[in-house]
Amino acid sequence: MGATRDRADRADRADRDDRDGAAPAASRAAQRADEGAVDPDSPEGRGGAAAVLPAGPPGTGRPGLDQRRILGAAVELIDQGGLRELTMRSLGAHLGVEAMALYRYVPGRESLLDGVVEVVVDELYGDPDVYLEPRDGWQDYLARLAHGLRRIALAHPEVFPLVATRPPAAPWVRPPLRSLRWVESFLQAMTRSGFDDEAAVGAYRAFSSFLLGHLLLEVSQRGVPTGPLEDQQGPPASTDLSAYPELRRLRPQLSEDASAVEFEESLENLLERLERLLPPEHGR
Amino acid sequence: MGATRDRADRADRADRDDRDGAAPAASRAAQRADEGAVDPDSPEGRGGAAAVLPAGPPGTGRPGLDQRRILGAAVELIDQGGLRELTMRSLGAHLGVEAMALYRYVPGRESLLDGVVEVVVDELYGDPDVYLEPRDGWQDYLARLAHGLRRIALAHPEVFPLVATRPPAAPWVRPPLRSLRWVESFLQAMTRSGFDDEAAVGAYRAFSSFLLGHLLLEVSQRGVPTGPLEDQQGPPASTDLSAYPELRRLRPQLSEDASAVEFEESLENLLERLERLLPPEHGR
DNA sequence: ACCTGAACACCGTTCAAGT
DNA sequence: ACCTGAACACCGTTCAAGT
Repeated sequence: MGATRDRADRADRADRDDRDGAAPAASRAAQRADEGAVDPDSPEGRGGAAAVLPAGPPGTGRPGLDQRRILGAAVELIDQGGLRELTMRSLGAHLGVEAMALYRYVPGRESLLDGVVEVVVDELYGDPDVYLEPRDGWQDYLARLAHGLRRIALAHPEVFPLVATRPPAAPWVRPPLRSLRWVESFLQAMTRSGFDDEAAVGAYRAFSSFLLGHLLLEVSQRGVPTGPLEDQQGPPASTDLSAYPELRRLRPQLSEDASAVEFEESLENLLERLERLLPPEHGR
Repeated sequence: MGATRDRADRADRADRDDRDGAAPAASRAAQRADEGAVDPDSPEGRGGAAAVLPAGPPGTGRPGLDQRRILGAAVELIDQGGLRELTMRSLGAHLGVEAMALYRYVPGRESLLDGVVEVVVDELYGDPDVYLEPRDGWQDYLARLAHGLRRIALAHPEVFPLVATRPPAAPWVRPPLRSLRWVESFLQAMTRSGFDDEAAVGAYRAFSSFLLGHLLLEVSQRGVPTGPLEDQQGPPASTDLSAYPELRRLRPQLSEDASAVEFEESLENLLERLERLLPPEHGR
């Protein structure tokens, strides 16, 4: 059970990230993209933003417009002000350009949002804790993947609903993984570990559903009125719970943010459940 | 284990609903609302659309504008054409009125969407399979709740992303339940069954996360290109999977829609997991 | 090759005016 | 009391024109 200890370590790291503001996380992401951490020469370039968006002209120095720069700015704007603030015009202004200039690099707002989702999910490639071949067994690999996606969700809480709800391009790329390469990597890890086809696919589905539910819930919990220490004037000013005795009684527990430990526990439970799908000779 | 049989029966029913078009489901929902199935005189009227939206004038016969009629029409429009099609102007036109007339009954588009979410989730009150007091134990109750929500999600696939992602009003109403009354009912069922406070709250969180993940995934799977039997011209025309051998090999399994049985299995697993939270004297 | 001005169709929303 | 016309500010998007 050495893998369990590792998972706990990574949980700690995720918790530290919890208290990051969105801004530093965003700039860290932008930095990664600038460093080319997105691994440009991977299988056919598919999986990069170029898969969704047409190619756009090659990079022309720094201040020149650029598809990567546009998508990065879009992520920044959403991180700061939510999806509502992201407008073709505001995005142009943010880049020192008129809105119409963007249409040279992006077919329209919808594709822009697809690109935003792709860029954010692709941050997984830049996560050194995730982006290495499955070594210490599938459980360790899945746990690293899950924590990586959780860090992304917490770093971009305003983007994650997009990651969760944009209609997937095909039935075999499900949110929140949403990447052919990661799905391939996931399936390889499972089949190589002894899962048969059906079990591998089932594991992929269970994993996706677990992450989607947990992360969306966690992200939606942030930004709710009774947050840290906002306007504390008069009585809690919250809704009248007099008709709901159980709710009123359990309100403190319900308001607690237990998402971090719950994530660990549910993940652990999922991994145990998946282990039971292994044919007997592969038990660890 | 008698409850397991009941759950399987309800699963059959959900499967029948699976193949409904969106339109009949929508009209069935509207019918329910017209019949006043939303239970008007419940604790303080809270939980009804009036909780989110200001009261609006009392009902004035049929063709007169009305908050309930507006929300129902909005749900219909989203069911038919997706969120994009729902516009204050199109909604007005659908009701035979100019857009500006709506502002007498609805503060704005955002509140309208809140009301849409509320109306759809409140269909649970009209589901005779769900809306009865916990009788046959908490497992049966939770299973009925889960299946009821699944039916709602499948009946309104275009609305469900809203149910999943609209920021909740308080930390103790989580998607997809989103209703003080149902949360109260949930917590009562659990504590009365012997769960202590912490376990009841944990169960509520696990239940929410499970439903959110599963239903959102299932709903997003619908409306994906490789659906039933759309334009079948030339080769599958799908993305080039040559660089992803495992994906290509498992594509048939990945495209299968196993959501119904997976829902049952995961639900079963969740219930078993929750049972372990019971103090020993309450084991069934 | 790259960006912009001007324009179009369409939004949400306000408010004085109609009946 | 209830609805509408007209208007405003702001969208996404197109395209001919500028440099």
